[in-house]
Amino acid sequence: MRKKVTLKQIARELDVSISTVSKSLRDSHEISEDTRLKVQAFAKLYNYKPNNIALSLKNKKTKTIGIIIPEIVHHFFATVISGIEQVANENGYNVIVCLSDESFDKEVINLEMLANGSTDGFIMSLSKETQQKKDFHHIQEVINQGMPVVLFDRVTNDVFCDKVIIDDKQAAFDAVQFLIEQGFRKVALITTVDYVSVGKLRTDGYKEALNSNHIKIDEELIIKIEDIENCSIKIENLIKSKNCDAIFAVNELFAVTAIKIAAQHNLKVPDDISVIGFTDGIISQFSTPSITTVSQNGIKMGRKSAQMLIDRLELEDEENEQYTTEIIETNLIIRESTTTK
Amino acid sequence: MRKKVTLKQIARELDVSISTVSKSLRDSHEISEDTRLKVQAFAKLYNYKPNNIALSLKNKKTKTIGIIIPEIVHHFFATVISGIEQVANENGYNVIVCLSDESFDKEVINLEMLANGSTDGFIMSLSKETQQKKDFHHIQEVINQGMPVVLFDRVTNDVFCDKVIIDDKQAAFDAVQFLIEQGFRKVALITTVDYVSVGKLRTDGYKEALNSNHIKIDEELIIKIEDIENCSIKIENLIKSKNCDAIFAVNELFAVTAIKIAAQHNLKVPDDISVIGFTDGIISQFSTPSITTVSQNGIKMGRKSAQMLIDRLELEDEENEQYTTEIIETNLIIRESTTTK
DNA sequence: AGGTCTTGCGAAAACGTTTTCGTGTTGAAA
DNA sequence: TTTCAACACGAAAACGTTTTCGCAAGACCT
Repeated sequence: MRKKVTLKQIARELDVSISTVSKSLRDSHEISEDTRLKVQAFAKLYNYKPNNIALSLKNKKTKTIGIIIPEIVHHFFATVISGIEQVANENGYNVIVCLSDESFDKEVINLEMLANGSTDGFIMSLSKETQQKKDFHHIQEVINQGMPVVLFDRVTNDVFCDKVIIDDKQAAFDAVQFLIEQGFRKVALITTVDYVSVGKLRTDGYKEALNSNHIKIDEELIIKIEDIENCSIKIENLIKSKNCDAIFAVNELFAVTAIKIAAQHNLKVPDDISVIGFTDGIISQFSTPSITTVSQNGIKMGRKSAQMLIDRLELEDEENEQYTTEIIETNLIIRESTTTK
Repeated sequence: MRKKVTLKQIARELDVSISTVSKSLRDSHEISEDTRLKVQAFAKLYNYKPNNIALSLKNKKTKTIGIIIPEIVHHFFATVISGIEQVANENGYNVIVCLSDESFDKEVINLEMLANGSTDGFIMSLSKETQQKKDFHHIQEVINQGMPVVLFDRVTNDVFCDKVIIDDKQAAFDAVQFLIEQGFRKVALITTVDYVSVGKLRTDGYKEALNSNHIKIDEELIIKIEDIENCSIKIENLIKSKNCDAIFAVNELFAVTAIKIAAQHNLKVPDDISVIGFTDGIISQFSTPSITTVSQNGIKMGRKSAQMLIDRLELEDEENEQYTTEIIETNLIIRESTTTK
C-alpha cells in the first residue's frame, strides 16, 4: 500500500526544508532552478498532490458547496443538482448533498453539520415542514456567520438572501389561460395544501386566470391534496362529478394520476377532458398520452443558483448586501393531453 | 456578522489555556468542576461547535463518502444515492456527489480530486467510456492508497474490491422465461451495445432463456441501441416487421418507446404485443399501460453499498483483504403491459 | 576593507483541533 | 518537617499546508 506522500516526506528525502519543497512546487523564484527541478521531479515521481483538508484549513475555503433539498428521487430536484454540479465543476468546486426528507429537523441538522467548516456556502430548497412552521432561524444563522445561501424554488420572503425561482403564478396563469382559449370553461385545479409556497402561487395564478376571463371560481373544482399516497380518492370524485372539461394540475404526478383515473372511467384524454401538468419530467414526456405541461428548467435553475453562489463566494472582499432574486422563464410544452382549436 | 467561535477565542475570553477549554468540553476529569461548567456555559452561550476541517486534519478521517456515478437525472441512480445517504446519515457520514457524465476523463479527475483527502472512501458505478476502455488504473490506485471502494451495478472483474450488483443475467432469464410461459415464442430483445456490462449480461440471460426452452435465437429479433437519442428507427423497424409477439427491453426507456411506437402502428399493448422492461422507475409505474418490469431495488443497493463501505472504514485495524460481492434480489413486477394466461 | 544588494534557503507562524506530558500547588501521611 | 500523591492546569506537538520573515553567503561597488 503506497500511502500518499506529503511535503514533509519529500523534504526529508531530499534533505531540504518543507518551505523549500512547497515553494519549488509552486514555482517560486526564491528557489534556484537546480533545487526546483529536483523537487518537482521527485514530486512527480511520487505523484504528490496537496492534501485538500490541509489546504481548506489554511485557506479557510473548502471549495465545496452544500446542497440541501427535500428529496433526490425526484426528477426536478435531480435536474437542479445536475445544473449545480456543472457550474460547480467548471469553477473547481465540489458539491455535498444532504436530504431533508421534507423534515424540518433533518434540514436543521444537516445545515448545522455542514456549516461547521465543511462547505463555503449553501444552495437549498425548503422542506415542506419548514415552510409550514415558518421557522427559518437556522438559515438566518448561517447567513449571519458569513456563509452565503441561495434558495431556489421553495423559497421564503422571511430570509434575505439570493433566490432563484420561476414565476409560478404567471406560469399557472398562462397554462390556465391557454385552456380557456381552447374553449374550456370548467377548468378544475388539482393542487397542494397552501403552505407549500409554490402550490399556493400556482393556485393564485389559476384563480387570476379565471377572474380575468370573468369565469366564476367554483370551489368544487379546486381540490387540495395533502399526502400524495392517497390522492386518488379526491381526484376520482372530481372526475366522477363530470363537472369539468379540463384540469390544471400543479405537478406531474397529479396530472398523470388524473389521466389514469379518467381512463378508468372511460373518459379519454384529450377527447373528453384536457389536462395540463407542471414540471417537464419523465412522466410528462413518456406517458400515453404525453402530457402538456409547464416546463421548469431545472438545469438552468441549478446553473443559475450555483453561479450566484460562486459569484458571491469569490467576491468576498466587500460585503455586497444587495440580494437579488432571479426568475427562470418557463414555457408551456404542448403535447397530446390537450386539444387545440 | 457573528463569526463562528473557536477554542482559542474561548480560551482568551476566560483566561485559561486552549487545552483546558478542549478538555472541559470533552468532560475530562482532569478539569475541576468549576472551570468545566464555566467553560461549558460559555461555549453553549456562543454556540461553539468544533470545526470539521480541523477535526478531519487531526483525525485523518473526513466522515465523508465520495459517490461517483455517470449521471443523476436517472431514476435508478437517484434511488441508489438516496439509499446511500440514508445509511451514511445514520452513521454520521456525509456524501459528496460527483458525476462522470459517462466520461472516462471526468471519472478519473473526480476520483483523484476527492482522493486527496476529501473523502474516506468511494462508492461508484462505472461510466460507459470506462467500461469500454477497460482502464481501471485510477480505481486501483486509490485502493492501493488505502481508500476502500465499493462498486455497484456497473462493475468490473478487473479490480478487486467490494461490489454490489443484481443478478442481471438471472433477472433477464426470469423475465423472458415468464414471457415464454405465457405462450410467446417470438420474443424480441431491445438491448444496449455489449460493452455496457449490464446490457451484455441481460442479453445473455435472454439467450439462455430461449435456449433452455429450445427456441432458436433469431438475430433479427435482437436490436442493439447505441445512443438513446435515435433509438426510435431501429425499434420501429422491429415493430413494423410484425415478427414478434413479445418484447423484452433492458431498460425503461426502450420499453416505453417500444410501446409508443407500437401504438403508432395500431398495435395495442398488451393485446397485440407484450412488453417487459427493466428497472422499476417512474416511467414503468405511470405510463399507460403501466409496464411489467424487473425491479431493481436501488434503495437497497445504495444502503448495502454504504453499509459495506462504512463497515470497512470502521474496521480499519486489520486489513481484511476478503472482498465480497453482494447480490441484491430482483423481482418481476407484473403490470398491464403483459397478458397472462 | 567596508558597505550594500542579491540569491537561496530555512524557521516559524498560522489555520483549529486533540492529546501527551510536564509542572506547580495543595493536602495528607510519615 | 519532609515526602508523596492527587489535583488542576498549561505547553507543545501533531495533522499538512502556505507564506512571511530572517539570515547567511557571495557578488558588487566605492
